[in-house]
Amino acid sequence: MSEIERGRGVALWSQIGDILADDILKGRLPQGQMLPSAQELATRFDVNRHTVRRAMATLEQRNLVRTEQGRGTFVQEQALDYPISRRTRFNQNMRNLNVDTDTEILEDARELPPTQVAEALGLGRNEYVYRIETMSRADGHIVDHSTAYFPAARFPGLPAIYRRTQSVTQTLNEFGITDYVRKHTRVSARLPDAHTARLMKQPANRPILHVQSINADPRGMPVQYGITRFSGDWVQLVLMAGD
Amino acid sequence: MSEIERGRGVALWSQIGDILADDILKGRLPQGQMLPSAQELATRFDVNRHTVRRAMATLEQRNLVRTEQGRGTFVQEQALDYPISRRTRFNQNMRNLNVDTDTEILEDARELPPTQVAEALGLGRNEYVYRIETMSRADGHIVDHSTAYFPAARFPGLPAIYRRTQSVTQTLNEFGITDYVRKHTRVSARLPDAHTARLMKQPANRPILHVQSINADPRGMPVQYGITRFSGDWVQLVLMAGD
DNA sequence: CCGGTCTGTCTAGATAACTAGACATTTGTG
DNA sequence: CACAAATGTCTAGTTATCTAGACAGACCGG
Repeated sequence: MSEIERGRGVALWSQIGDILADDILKGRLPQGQMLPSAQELATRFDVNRHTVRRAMATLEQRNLVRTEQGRGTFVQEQALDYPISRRTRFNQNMRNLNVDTDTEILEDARELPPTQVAEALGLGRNEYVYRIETMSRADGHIVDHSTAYFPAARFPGLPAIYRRTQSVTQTLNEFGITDYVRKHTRVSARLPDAHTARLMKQPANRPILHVQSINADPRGMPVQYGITRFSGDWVQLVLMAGD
Repeated sequence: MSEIERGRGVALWSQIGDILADDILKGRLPQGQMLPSAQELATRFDVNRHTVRRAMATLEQRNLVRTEQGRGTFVQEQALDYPISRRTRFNQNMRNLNVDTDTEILEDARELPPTQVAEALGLGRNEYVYRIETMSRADGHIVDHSTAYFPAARFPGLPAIYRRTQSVTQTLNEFGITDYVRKHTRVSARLPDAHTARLMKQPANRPILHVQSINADPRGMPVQYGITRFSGDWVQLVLMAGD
């Protein structure tokens, strides 16, 4: 059973609210079902009934439950308020991360000074980069949110081509790069920043898979640096041996 | 700039700590760089200096910053890159990184019916497996908590050997397996279960890297199925192209 | 070595979060 | 109707969090 912790910097009512919200959103508490009574939950979490009530208030606010005096509190049935996590598997070869997805371009590509990405792309101080932000869906569910950087000097006019082709492979191909390889990939588990959480419509306390990658041309020259943030609930990266 | 919010159920020091931790982990504050002074941060977040100090204390606890009296607070340099390739060996990885490893066997290996792992190891219903639970430290910090399964019929008496050698590579070697390769690796971001969180001494809301792997002998026969839970703060998986 | 700028450590008080208990109101059931 | 079980609403007191201020100790540059 889930536990709560005192003095951790998160109010008890907030922790209890999160646990119950999670139970509801993950489907462990079916729609329409009556929750345990406030007194019962207070006993279970070893907390005062008022604290439970405060948690309930937030759930009611979020339209996750509905309370009826004298009867009880019930899981609010809802069609499409929050995406219920159905836990799909999204198997994709690491090398093909950027292709074959239903992508939406969030921001028109901009030319920027290469601050932190300079090193990754092997660029000097005053060489500019293009940045492209995208978001991909599968089955209508948001799967990832990516930021890709390209050296602007080497690929003049890249954004227009990318907008037309919607594919990294295609775009690079038009610049004569018929092959490129994943130079390396860094994977870490993180909590999303506020911006990403909002974009991906997921709570700030649900982890994401944060993938940094560098693609290089056959001569080993980096051609793309990217950051992809996968929904931790929806995605499992599958790393195949060999390929 | 990131904002904090009062009365949201999360203590101000906790929110400030999260923001700064994020800045550090995402690289917006470069390693070794001095943070703004406590007074400066207090002004920026519109909060008392003591509140900032409390946030700093948690960052120091997590070893993300280092404070030096009279000088300032600095981003602690670290990043334990963990290379994963077809030939991944934990002990060797760590030796290459020049850190003090220390693996502790949590549970004496047991012979178990192969419930969920049967398929992964290509076993039938009534073939037993050994399970070994370990926890590894590097430089005194908990790095991972692993569960490894081996087919018992093929490796009789394996636990004793493992206990002596403390190394998967060595142990398999004594059974005549001089080489093995990573057949596949699954990586996902998760919140730790209660047991893992307690073992790894990390809060339940800090994500971990959950890695499932299968190692196979040169003929492709699975010899080990493992689940490794890496501390998200300390470990970055680095996937190498090629090998 | 002196003054400015940091962190470290106290004390005291204000505000938010939590507890404890009492009692009212609504609902379903025997 | 009487009763049990639920939510709703008070009051009062405790604990955690945050604020305010003062001062000590370490560091650095002039």
